[in-house]
Amino acid sequence: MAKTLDMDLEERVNLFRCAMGFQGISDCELEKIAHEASVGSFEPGEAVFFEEDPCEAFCVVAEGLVRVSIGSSSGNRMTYLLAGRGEPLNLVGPFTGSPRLLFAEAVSKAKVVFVKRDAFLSFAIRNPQVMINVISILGKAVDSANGRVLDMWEKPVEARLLKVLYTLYRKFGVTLFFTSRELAELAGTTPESVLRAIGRLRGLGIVSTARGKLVIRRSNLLAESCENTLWI
Amino acid sequence: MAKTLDMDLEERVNLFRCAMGFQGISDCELEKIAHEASVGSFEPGEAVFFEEDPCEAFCVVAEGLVRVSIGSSSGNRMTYLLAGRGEPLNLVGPFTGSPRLLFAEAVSKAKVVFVKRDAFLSFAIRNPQVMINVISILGKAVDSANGRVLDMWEKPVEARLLKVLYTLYRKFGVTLFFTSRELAELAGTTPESVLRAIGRLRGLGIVSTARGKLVIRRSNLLAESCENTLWI
DNA sequence: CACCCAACATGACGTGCGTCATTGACAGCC
DNA sequence: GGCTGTCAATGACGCACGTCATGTTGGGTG
Repeated sequence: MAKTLDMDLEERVNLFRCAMGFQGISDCELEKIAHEASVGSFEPGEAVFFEEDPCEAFCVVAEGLVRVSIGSSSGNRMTYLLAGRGEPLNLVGPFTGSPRLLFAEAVSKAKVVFVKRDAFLSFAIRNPQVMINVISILGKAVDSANGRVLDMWEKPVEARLLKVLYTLYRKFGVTLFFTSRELAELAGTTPESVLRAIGRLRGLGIVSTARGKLVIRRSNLLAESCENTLWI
Repeated sequence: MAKTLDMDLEERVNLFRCAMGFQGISDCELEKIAHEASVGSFEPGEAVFFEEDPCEAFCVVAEGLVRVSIGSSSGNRMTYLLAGRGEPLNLVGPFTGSPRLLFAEAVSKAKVVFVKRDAFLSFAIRNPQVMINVISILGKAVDSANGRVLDMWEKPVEARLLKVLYTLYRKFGVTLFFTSRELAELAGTTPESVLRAIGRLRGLGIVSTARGKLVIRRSNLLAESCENTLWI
């Protein structure tokens, strides 16, 4: 971690109030957990945690964007989660303590809030609603992952890319700052195939591109071609 | 459901005692939940619940085998879970109540134990350990699904099939009663490709086959070619 | 027994896309 | 300014595998 820095208690409470998984928790409890939290700052490309790391703290993104990915033995990486403000990086680890095969790194300059495992655990047990929320979120993650398996099975690259673009559009708006490599790691394909597909979409006037940047021109066409979005 | 039938309270307690997700629960609590449970019997091919069904009860398999699968709009089905005795069919539904895109059907003659949603929910809130267990199981399910996405991405059909066979071997032993179609729905491919791959494995003396049946001859070779198993 | 359907088995064909290679453009850096 | 590394873009090639088609076998049913 680059450096530990201060963050107003008030500000931390605000973060937890809007954080995913903390709906329905009383202000009093939010303050307690915010009191236990510490904050870290990360430069682009810097790792927040590594695969095989035992989980020692619950992590929520306060600022910036953090990418959580899973790698294979043959060197491919698949992006599992793009976490922005209020999104937790590890929902399971704090409960089990055991490592997951996930790797988290800052995409942009990011601030991450940490709550030590035992503090988070006793907070969760005091507030069963937190655990119910976590279970609900994990359910969505399982469904999304199963959907991705089906997509890899039967959908051609272009359809998978459309779904990725539609998902990113819903999350970040019309201007997307992703390289072909990053899109490939979301769609489960190669940068070349992404570029070819984007070339076709550009020909149809659906997107326009620049170095490291992609602008959605016809979001309605994306929506039509996707029955659902990914959960990332 | 074919018919509701009786099951000894003692027997139900025994089921819950060894059921996945119920580790660390006191006998007293196990008895309470067993008291609330009812039992259904299902013929091979009969549905336990449908996709889009709102979840009304927590379900555990008591006897037989139940297949949980997810289907795509183009008609493909992927097997998500093969649940035997003590394995729950729906871990998320009882907490959220909302439907998941899952379909459950008996493979062999099966008995399934049901606990109504509200009874299960209050049981879980009384016993936070249950929720922690559920979160831990869901974590494994997410990891497994992510691993399957990676496998679909970069592994050829034969490697995926080997992983399926190894997983089934670990769960059911050397003699497997599955058709090529069922294996295809586990490996994410077509029955033809499964048959071709099995043909090669038979040539190598790794498996031998008969109609609807497959025997693992060299399980050590399977183990060597797989670094991990699926979670199904 | 005859009949039928499901599963097994195998060949032929076409193609999507992964791999490799080349070129050009833009950004950062000394 | 020139150098270097990363990304975009596109062509050529090959193969894994999905699709279709055909024939065989085994099990269940009346």
